[in-house]
Amino acid sequence: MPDRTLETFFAFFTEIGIIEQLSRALLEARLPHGFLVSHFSVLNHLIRVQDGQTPLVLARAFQVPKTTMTHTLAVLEKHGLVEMRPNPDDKRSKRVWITATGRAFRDDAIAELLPDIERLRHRIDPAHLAQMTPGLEEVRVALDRDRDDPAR
Amino acid sequence: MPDRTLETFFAFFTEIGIIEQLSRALLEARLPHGFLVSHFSVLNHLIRVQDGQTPLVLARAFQVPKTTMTHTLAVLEKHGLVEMRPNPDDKRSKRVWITATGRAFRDDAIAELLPDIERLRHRIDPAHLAQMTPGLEEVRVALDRDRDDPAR
DNA sequence: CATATATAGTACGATATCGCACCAATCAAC
DNA sequence: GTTGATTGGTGCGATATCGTACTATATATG
Repeated sequence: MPDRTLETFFAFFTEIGIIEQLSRALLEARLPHGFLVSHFSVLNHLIRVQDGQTPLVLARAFQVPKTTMTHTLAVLEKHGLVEMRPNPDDKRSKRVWITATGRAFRDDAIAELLPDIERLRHRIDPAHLAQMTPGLEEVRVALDRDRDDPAR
Repeated sequence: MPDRTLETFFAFFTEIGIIEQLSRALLEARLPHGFLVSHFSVLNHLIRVQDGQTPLVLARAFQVPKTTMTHTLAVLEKHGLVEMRPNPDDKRSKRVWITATGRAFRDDAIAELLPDIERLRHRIDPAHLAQMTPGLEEVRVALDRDRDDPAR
């Protein structure tokens, strides 16, 4: 491996980690008291990707143990933000559906972020972000594929 | 605010969040059993930025409550990876120093990542990462400044 | 179809993270 | 200097996250 490859990867992921921490704090500050980014993220995923998925599929998507997802979904269900229905194709499993309340919760959270975005757009050029996003997408897809099949 | 600004920010930070989850899982899998990325990150920060900082400064750097940092540092100290010494300038506070063992722990963890990097460099062009990193740095710095002084 | 193995989900205990309340030291105002 | 407000750190209880072990169902093998 060329000498600088490790440093290159490490520097990249260090920046990713710090930005994630800072942006997570921004979002969490806007969520209703008691809710965490983990709750929001699951709702967002159910909308962004697809609802009706099983808890295990969600756990894999978020790289968390299935016990963690069981717990997160239980909280969301307790608040009526998702519905768990039996999976007719497999009696062991369930399917997770986002409710109208859940959609509203997610949309409200995003709306609450508007003042932050309004402030940040003076410091960070949106065009700059838009320019970087496809590159990040490629990295995300590559990491996803690597996780699914580390051998290849 | 132009219509697409919110979407642009949201898409960017969504990718950041997913990449962070995936890379965190890669690192955590290589850490000695029982250690988490939070432990590694503090050690890395003490080396990357500077050691001898106070727990509160570290807590702010990581955007975590000071109680969390107290706990993390206690674990690191219990394992001899950091040393807490009184701060002569302020008798309320302490200063955190990384030990030789702590440096070795961090270096070992990075070395353990080499097989992952070797695998990933076939999926992700290091030059591509290197090209994006300065842009990410700018975003990180902007978020940092915003946190320190949201008004300006 | 009987049995072995694999998979989906949960129960439970351990550690991590967090918010609140508190103490000690420092700083600010006078 | 005295007093009030602020700051650095910790104790404690609540929730989050995680690993291990378990049950129920599904799949594979003969």
